[in-house]
Amino acid sequence: MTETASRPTLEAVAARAGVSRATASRVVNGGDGVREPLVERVRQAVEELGYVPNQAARSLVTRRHDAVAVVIAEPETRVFADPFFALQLRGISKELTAHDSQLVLLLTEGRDDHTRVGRYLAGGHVDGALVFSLHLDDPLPGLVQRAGLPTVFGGRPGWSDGTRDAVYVDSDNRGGAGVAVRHLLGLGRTRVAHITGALDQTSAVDRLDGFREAAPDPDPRLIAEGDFTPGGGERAMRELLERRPDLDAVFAANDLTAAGALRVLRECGRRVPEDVAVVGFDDMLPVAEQTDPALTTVRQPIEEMGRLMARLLVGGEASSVVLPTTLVRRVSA
Amino acid sequence: MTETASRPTLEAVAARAGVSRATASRVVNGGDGVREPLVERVRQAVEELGYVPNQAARSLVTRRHDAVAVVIAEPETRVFADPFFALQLRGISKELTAHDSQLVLLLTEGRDDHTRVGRYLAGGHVDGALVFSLHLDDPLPGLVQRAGLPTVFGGRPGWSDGTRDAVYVDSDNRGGAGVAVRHLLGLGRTRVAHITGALDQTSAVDRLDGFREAAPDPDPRLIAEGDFTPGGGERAMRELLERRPDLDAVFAANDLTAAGALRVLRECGRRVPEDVAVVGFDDMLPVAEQTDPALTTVRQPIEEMGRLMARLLVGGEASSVVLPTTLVRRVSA
DNA sequence: TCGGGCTCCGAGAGCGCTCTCATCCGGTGC
DNA sequence: GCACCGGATGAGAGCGCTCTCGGAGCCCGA
Repeated sequence: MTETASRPTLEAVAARAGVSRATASRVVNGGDGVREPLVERVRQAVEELGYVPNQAARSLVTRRHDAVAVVIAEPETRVFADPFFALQLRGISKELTAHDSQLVLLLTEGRDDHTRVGRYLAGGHVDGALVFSLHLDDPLPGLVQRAGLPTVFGGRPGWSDGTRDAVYVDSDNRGGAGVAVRHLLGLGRTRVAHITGALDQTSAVDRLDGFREAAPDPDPRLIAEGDFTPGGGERAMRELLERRPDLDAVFAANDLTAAGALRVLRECGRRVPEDVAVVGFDDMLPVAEQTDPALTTVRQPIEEMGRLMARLLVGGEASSVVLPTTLVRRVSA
Repeated sequence: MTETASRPTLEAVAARAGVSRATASRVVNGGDGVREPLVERVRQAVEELGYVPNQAARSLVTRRHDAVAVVIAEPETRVFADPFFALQLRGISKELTAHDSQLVLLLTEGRDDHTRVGRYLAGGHVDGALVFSLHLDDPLPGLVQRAGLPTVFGGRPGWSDGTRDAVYVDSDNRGGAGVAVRHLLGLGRTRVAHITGALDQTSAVDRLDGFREAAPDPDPRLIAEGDFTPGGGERAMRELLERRPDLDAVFAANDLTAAGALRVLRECGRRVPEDVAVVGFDDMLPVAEQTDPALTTVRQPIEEMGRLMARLLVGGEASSVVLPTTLVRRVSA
């Protein structure tokens, strides 16, 4: 799988255009300070020979790579069950493309992969890293920071070693949760329950905090732990119905969880939204629009988050951003 | 976003170990032909200095990159609505990791992106390419082949210019469709309908062919065009019910389509599977297991396909592979 | 006419690595 | 004891590019 065809070099282009390698290089890199006739000759030579610069040689001297790593820690299969990352990737890709940067994807599973990723990042292949750190105790953030690369995190990283001043992009999980709860209160509900996400992730913790802050009834029996999956939503919903059969609203940590909850509610004969109002989180379209009834949910701008992460990284910004969320009203609440 | 910290070079390692650069290089690359005491000294120097080889310099001379491009043509948003690519990526990533290769992700949207991708591939950044060509008229396959890179396609590419002898990995769409239809026949159904996928994709065409081959009733009114989305499934299902209200089974081109169809069937008061049996395709777990009733479907080994693509590419194999599908029986048929 | 400042171009030195080749060494066979 | 051989090591030549720097040419004012 070695490259065979020997590509034309700058030298060849220069020769054909009758100029020096230096001039050819200048033209290839924008052509400033080269007079028009020469520019034209070089351009033509490039065209004729089908010259494409050798990136390795270029990187060797410029120490730039025009590439950033996207690190996705993915211990569970779950990650791919929702299109969350895919959407973020898309945003990232768009932004990087606009900056002529490439996207190197590093998926990790398990601890040994971490050292591999650490080595790669330290190896100077990329100009920066975008890291999705899913878990509170994840060693990845620390590892990456130690590699000394500019880094932007997707979602607030947990407070492990040295990530305190990390740059990250997150959505306003806490605020969004508050909006969801207040919306339910506005509908006259008073016994609002919450199904959490996987609590080893900051997003789940923040949403829980937001819920607690806004919830009218602090009864801990109104909170059940989920894991961001439909199955988890089902289990938690059953638990809640058993503990507090009088509940009249549920705020689920994400749309998939809400979908599970809806199924259980229907199964138990509770009408949505009449008996129990349900609000999700994410506004994952293929999910939220397809549930029965269609899901009222807190939208976070997922693709935009990806785009922003990339922009912060290549722009060399130094501050985190928390994007606002909005409530999308459908039928379920 | 330029890299600042100046990393130690091989030269430095050699100096510290008291050997020549050549010997240091030998040790770093496996240590063959170097006597034990020296190997040890070099290893230690590497350790102490935290030396990591500069990949750009290495590529410059070896002309290898230990990286492959994954090209995903994604004109529609749809692609990310199902976890199909995510799963394939996962398989690819695993295999590449095992071969110490990196994964460079190129997402394209629209025609201008194609030239960008073509340039990149021709630019000699990667050792090969894995290409997902979604559409029959896609210029991408031809473009890639012209770049002269070893390439493996995900899914049978359409017969455009020069892709006739392309290497690809696909699942047995035609055969799988046949199995689905025969399963329905085995249940005593005689008026089996089909909702196709987006017919500009070979997978949809092949499934349709398989259906036609096995279907008991060749009435064209039993075939409605979908687009692999739940919405498309709904539309097509309504169409079918109107045209042939007597239908007693539906084979949907994928699980998402089936999910849409199920919704319409329920809405129209048809019981599944009693009145109408439904079979999907993919065995996309979060979808197939969560439908009501749970979906009987044709499973294709998605992650395995990704893995295999990567293996064919790095292994330099020359032949395409079509993986078998299996029927997964649940409730809907 | 001449010097000074400009702009434009080319020569050449590296970036950090690999790999060929010459060198050197100890051991062997005669 | 000597030529020989083979394995271990080092010297050095690039890989293809960028970028500094000096020189060449030009236009201007004096």
